[in-house]
Amino acid sequence: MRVSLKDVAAHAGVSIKTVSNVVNNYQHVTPAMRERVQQSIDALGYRPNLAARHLRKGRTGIIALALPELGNPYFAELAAVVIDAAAAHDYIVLLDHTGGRREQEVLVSQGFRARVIDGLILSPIELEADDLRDRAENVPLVLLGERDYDLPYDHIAIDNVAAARAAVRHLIDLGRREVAFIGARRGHSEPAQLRVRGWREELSAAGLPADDGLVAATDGWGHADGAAAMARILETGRRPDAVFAYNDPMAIGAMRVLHRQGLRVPEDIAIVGFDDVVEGRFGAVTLTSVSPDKEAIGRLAVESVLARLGGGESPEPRRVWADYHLVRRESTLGRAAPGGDGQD
Amino acid sequence: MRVSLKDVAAHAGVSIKTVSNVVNNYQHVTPAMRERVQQSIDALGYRPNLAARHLRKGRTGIIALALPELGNPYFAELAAVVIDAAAAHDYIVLLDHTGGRREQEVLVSQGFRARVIDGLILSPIELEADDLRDRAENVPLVLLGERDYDLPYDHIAIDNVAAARAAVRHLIDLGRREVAFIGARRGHSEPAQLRVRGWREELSAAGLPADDGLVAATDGWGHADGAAAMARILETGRRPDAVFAYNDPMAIGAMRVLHRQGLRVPEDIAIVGFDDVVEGRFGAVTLTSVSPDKEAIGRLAVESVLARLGGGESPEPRRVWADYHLVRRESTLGRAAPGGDGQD
DNA sequence: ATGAAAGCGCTAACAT
DNA sequence: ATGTTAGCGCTTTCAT
Repeated sequence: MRVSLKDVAAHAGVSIKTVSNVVNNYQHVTPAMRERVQQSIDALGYRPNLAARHLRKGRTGIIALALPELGNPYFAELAAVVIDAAAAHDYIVLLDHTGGRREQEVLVSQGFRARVIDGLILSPIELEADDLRDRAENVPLVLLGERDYDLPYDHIAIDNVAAARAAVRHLIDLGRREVAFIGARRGHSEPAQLRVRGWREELSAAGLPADDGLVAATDGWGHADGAAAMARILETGRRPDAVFAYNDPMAIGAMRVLHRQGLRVPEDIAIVGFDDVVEGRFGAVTLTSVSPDKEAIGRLAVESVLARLGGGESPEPRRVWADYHLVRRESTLGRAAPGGDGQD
Repeated sequence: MRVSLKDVAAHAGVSIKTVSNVVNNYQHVTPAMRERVQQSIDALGYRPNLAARHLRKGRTGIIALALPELGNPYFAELAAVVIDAAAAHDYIVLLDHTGGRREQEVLVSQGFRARVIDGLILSPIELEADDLRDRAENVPLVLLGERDYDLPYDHIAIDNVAAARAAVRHLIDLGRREVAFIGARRGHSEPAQLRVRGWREELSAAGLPADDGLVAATDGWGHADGAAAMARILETGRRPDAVFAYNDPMAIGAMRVLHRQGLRVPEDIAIVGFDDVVEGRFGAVTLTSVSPDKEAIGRLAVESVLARLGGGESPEPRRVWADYHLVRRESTLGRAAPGGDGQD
């Protein structure tokens, strides 16, 4: 069987409490005693039983991270950041994915998928504010991403409207006059709404068209969805001179279709993506993209969750804005772009 | 505070045991009683405390998955499969990453990163057999991936030597005569050894060169490493007519360099990757790749771990071979390849 | 500075 | 079919 505190206490000829004191680095232990107990611990190979500790303290040392899908490299990279940030606080990460489906997101938010956690970081897509309003679960919840909720939860995100405007502004500055948007999502909810809004605002401000014929809705947010959306726009006979995509995989899927149809990027059509995934730096044409500060987002999310475990006074729910910047590459600048070997 | 069994029992006017019986779907409970207790459960919003259950039963319902890096889409996609496979057995997944560094892999295998788990699935890169030989930890361990260990643990993998041979065979069949290998890893350990061996065997069998000048070692396995390796080979003045890369990101990085240098794929140099990540289907030139059956690998890994929790007789350690196949695309076949819109 | 004992919430053995 | 109780291993008062 496993070695328990009791076994160590018997072996060292002291009480359970003393062993516990040593294990937990309690202050008032004489060096001699500490030494003696440590020897028994080593001799028996004692390892604390976390389940017992958790039961006693009401903490598990686990936070859950629920993302739409790992297949999207943005989320995979974000997960890596969260794992490291959590580890810095001696926390480990339970990972779940929702497929961006409302039903799964509700289940996760209510704690039905994982009930052993101290806190939850959730990046929702279809989830509605009402789904969270009557949340019975009392583990702290931190929201991530571009949905805009008016709810008493911490929310970490970049300013998606401003970021989208910056992307479109870049295209306009390059002389583009007809900018399509790829990736408005089909269905009731509208996860891409902030980016669509930014796109529309910037075009309108410049006196350029932002009609529905320039917006392609999709079912998902993968390469194939971007390719299909691009193909659909071209089928209508419309020939925009630029495309702003909801994310990088969609932008890359769109570039594939343009390439097949003999259209040149950026000469015929310039493209901007969103998320700055590694893949975008290594295509035949590297991808200009909005680059959110993933590092900060993941770190802030972890810190926000853990801050609410303090017990006492919960701070006011905060909206935290993470940084972002636009990385200019060949899909808008052509071969004049820097970083030709993907090393930017 | 949280609602406990005791609270529910008091509310329903029954004993703790009866509530427990209802919660655990115990057989011998009258429908009337079940109904009554369930009402109290709902009324109070009772949720079982897993820490307590864990302490009592010695099970957590959590398995850990430790991967080299999430940034590699192969591993991200595999993680998704494992999460789903675990969910099918009411298990949830704790995710960790090792960076492929031996030190981290040892820590994980010894359970120092997460001690609340029922089982562990580990995909090692630098880990040596000796590191596992004196493993004190007693939670079941299942190994994943291409290293070849002679150890009493279940190991799920595809036949990497045969898969590499099939990839090189394909290149030879297309008339290529000088096939480079990109991605042999620097350092003591040799995680790519099986793929290098397959490459060497197939070339030798065909009477073609397989000298060291055709092998490019790298420090990592990302796009940038593949690009750097390709650039280094070209700098030597050597002009292979084909490249077999350790994985898809490296292959894509290599293609970027060839493109920059004005070399055409596949006309001048054909390329085969490994892992069949989504990204490979959407480049300007789609990537021929060895496609392991990720679905099977993830599912088998979960089933293997859980099979060892049965308690009683542990089955003999097994080597399980998952399926794979070679997907032929433009990077070897040119524009004649099928699936021009990435939909294969 | 160290010891004794209660109890976290649950399950399982035993009793009724 | 339901109730009683011990105890999983630990932390935490409260004593000494």
